[in-house]
Amino acid sequence: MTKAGSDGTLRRRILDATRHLLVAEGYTSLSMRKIARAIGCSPTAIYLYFQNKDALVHTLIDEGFGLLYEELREEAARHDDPVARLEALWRRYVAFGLRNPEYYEIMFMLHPERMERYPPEKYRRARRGLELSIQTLEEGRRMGLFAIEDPRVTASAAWAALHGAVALLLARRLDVRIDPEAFIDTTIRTLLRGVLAPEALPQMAAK
Amino acid sequence: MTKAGSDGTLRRRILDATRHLLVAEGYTSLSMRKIARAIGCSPTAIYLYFQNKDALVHTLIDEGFGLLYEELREEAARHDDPVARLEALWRRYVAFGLRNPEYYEIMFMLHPERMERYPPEKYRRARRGLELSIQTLEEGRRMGLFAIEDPRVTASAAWAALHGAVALLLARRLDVRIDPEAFIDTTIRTLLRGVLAPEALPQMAAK
DNA sequence: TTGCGCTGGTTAACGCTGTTAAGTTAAACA
DNA sequence: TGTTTAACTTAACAGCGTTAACCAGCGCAA
Repeated sequence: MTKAGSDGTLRRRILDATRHLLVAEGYTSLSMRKIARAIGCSPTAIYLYFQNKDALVHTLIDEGFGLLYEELREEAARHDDPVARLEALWRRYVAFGLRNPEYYEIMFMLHPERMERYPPEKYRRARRGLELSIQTLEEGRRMGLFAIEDPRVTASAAWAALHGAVALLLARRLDVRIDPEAFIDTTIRTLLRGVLAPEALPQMAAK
Repeated sequence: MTKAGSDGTLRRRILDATRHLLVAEGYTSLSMRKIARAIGCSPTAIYLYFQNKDALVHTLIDEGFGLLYEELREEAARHDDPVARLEALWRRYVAFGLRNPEYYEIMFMLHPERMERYPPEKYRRARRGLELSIQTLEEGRRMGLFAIEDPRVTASAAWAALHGAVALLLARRLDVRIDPEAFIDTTIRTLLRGVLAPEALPQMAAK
């Protein structure tokens, strides 16, 4: 008999069940016992495929980074103009976060002490998304479109800003009087104005 | 015999011990039993003064918001020029977060589902800090210094951006090749350029 | 055909968690 | 002196991540 009772390897079923539980009940209520119950195996069976709970979640984090990178890469390929590409990347990042709150939470919102266990080597993979922004900023700067110093620093600052916006929205801590769409728009337009060269600025304001 | 064995009410000693444990070991490892052990009482004694663990933490969150607001209010009073005041408020916010990571974590980084239990009425108090930014933006806009639409939305967007920066730094997820100071500086200068009116812009770049 | 070893699980247990119910001690007061 | 009450403790429940020990069934060599 092959691995796992019903369909697919038990490993795959564990990952699927974990993702579903994450969507349904959030990270804090995720437990090994619940996962096991959901797929009808004993809690300890999970340890045959994952070293511990962290390793299991890290595997899902990897999946999440893969999805995000694919979206960003596809978006980047669609725009030649660095300014348009940068804005598109930023909007896509926010959209991804809001569309995949469960992935986003484990990818970016886990507490520091937990995240330290995430292998640094995997961070490099996670940073590929940022590279797209860095390259775009670099390219635009050479064309005189952006007034920035270090593209890497600017890209990180912008990414952090977007993360703040997504985190605020996901936590539902935005003032109820504020329209989320207007909030996202203001965030992105402010950042864009912040990096655009003065001579490239009026063109954007006209939009 | 009065409340609490040694000095101060037991309630006060619980709060102090919790804050110290938070500093020393972080939120995730905080437990009622540890708090009790630290002050030499039984775990259940805490429930005489706080409804549950959440209520205990919420009390500390309140303390944190009080501290933050005091710092921001003092900072705001020091600057007449709206542009200088805005920048000072933003820098002070980041500095507070980095100087009080344990407060910051429970104030702004707890998971959504936990934060929902935080009474909405207390959020209003927490928002007082944001009001300082809103007023400054409003005032500066009347003087033609800021090119913004809704001060409330812009203030929220900027705050979210700063939160993203602080969260990134506290989680130590910033690329090691990037100097934290440069990162903060870029974040704040980008935001400032993003809200400044074009005619007020060169004045800043000269700084 | 018998018996060994491996694969893929299981059950039982440890020490931890937040929280509740019931019990206890000592002071305050009629 | 007897009773009430405030302040706290002990014992327990259910759930948590994780480990150690065990066991069923299969492939395969003797």
